[in-house]
Amino acid sequence: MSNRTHGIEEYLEALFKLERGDEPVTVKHLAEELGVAPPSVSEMLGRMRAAGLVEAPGEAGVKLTPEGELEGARLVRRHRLSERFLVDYLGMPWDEVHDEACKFEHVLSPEVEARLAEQLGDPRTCPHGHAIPQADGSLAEEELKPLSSFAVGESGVIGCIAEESGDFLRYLASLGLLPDTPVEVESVAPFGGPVLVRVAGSQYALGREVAGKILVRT
Amino acid sequence: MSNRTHGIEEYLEALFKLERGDEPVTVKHLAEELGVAPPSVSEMLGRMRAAGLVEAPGEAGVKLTPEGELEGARLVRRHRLSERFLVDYLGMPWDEVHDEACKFEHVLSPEVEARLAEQLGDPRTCPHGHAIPQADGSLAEEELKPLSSFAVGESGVIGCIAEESGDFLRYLASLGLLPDTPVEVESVAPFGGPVLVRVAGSQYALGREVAGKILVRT
DNA sequence: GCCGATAGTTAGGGTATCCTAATAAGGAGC
DNA sequence: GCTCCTTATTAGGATACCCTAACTATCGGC
Repeated sequence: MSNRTHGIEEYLEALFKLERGDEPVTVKHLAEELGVAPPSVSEMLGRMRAAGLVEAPGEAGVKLTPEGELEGARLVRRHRLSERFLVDYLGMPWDEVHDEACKFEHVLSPEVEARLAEQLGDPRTCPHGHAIPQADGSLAEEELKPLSSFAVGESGVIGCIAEESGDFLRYLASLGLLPDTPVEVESVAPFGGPVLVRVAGSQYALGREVAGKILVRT
Repeated sequence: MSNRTHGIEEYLEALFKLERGDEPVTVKHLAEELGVAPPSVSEMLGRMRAAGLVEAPGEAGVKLTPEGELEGARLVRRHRLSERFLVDYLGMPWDEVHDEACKFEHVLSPEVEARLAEQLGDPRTCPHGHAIPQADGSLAEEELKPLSSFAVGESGVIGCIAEESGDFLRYLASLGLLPDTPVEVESVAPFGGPVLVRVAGSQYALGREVAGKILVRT
């Protein structure tokens, strides 16, 4: 009965990630995340409800069942392990691995997943700093604040980058804004203007959009 | 226009392998190899002809175009590299890797393929002894004879195993009949009876079927 | 020179996924 | 309280696969 098609897996993963955001998950969000039209999402959610992966429609937006939750976590785990593999073993640049890992996550059997994790030394995070769920689906949530919310003088260490686009990641890397790097906000322009940050002795002005994607540990 | 669906890739790979056999490739062979019904094959071949991957129907059975040939070779390359990776890096047993690799071959981008090959030291063969096509699609053909065709007293070194079933591979491994192992035929029973072989000091009786799947370098 | 076996194709359906266009249902502003 | 905007769903259709059943065509044997 385990009908996990490729399509269903993509929805499971997207749902798992969106549910960890602040807002309730809507059909529209999902459609955008997956790059499909809203009716396609409605239809698929119907199938997933029938399969016991998504809760019956209620108040708080679309929600995975515990079973769906576990499968979503496993998919995210496989995705992030794959990213680590691509960077650590194959030496690929961190800005190229997301799309590759999107394909890998669907073909790793539990056995391969386990061996890969072991071989990589059971990494805790992906190359972009996101925590890797454990094999049992549990995910260590960390307290992170977007750099855009920092006051002048506040500082911290970059935790993760909440954006996958290669261009964006290359830009950050060119400024040295990588996970585990200390940053300090030196000034904040008013009216949504740029944020001035100090990184490894250099100073850069970042747009609010950009700063919002940089999540920092304080 | 590069519409290489998952389905098309499976057909390309199967065709590439069947074309290297002795007989002209028929719709029926393909259907058996892929585990689908003959009409499904006819239909797909129509699509592949439209895409310029398969030659227009002619005398000598189904044939790939040069383009299809190249893509088939690349797929086989990715499959066999994946097998090597699963055995060499992840330490999986050789009898389990075929099915896993069937999934991997569809998700390796040219870049990942290249890095993987390099990281593995550009292996020449898969764990079952089959040659790995080069990145340009060329494949070093080796002169191999099935063990079943050997006369009494003839000997050689196992080249490859022409069968992927886990049970079969486990059986061979239990006898030490692995690629690069020297073997000698000590007697051949008449009327399709067993073949007596000597391997590393031990003697085993193999059915003709089994011996036919063991291809030997002389 | 016809007859049955075999191989291939046509016809007619089914499922999973996608789409666009049209409709329904909810809430925000006047 | 009505209107409009947003969101979700329904309706209708497309595509890439798969299937079974029925038909055609070819080829060896007598």
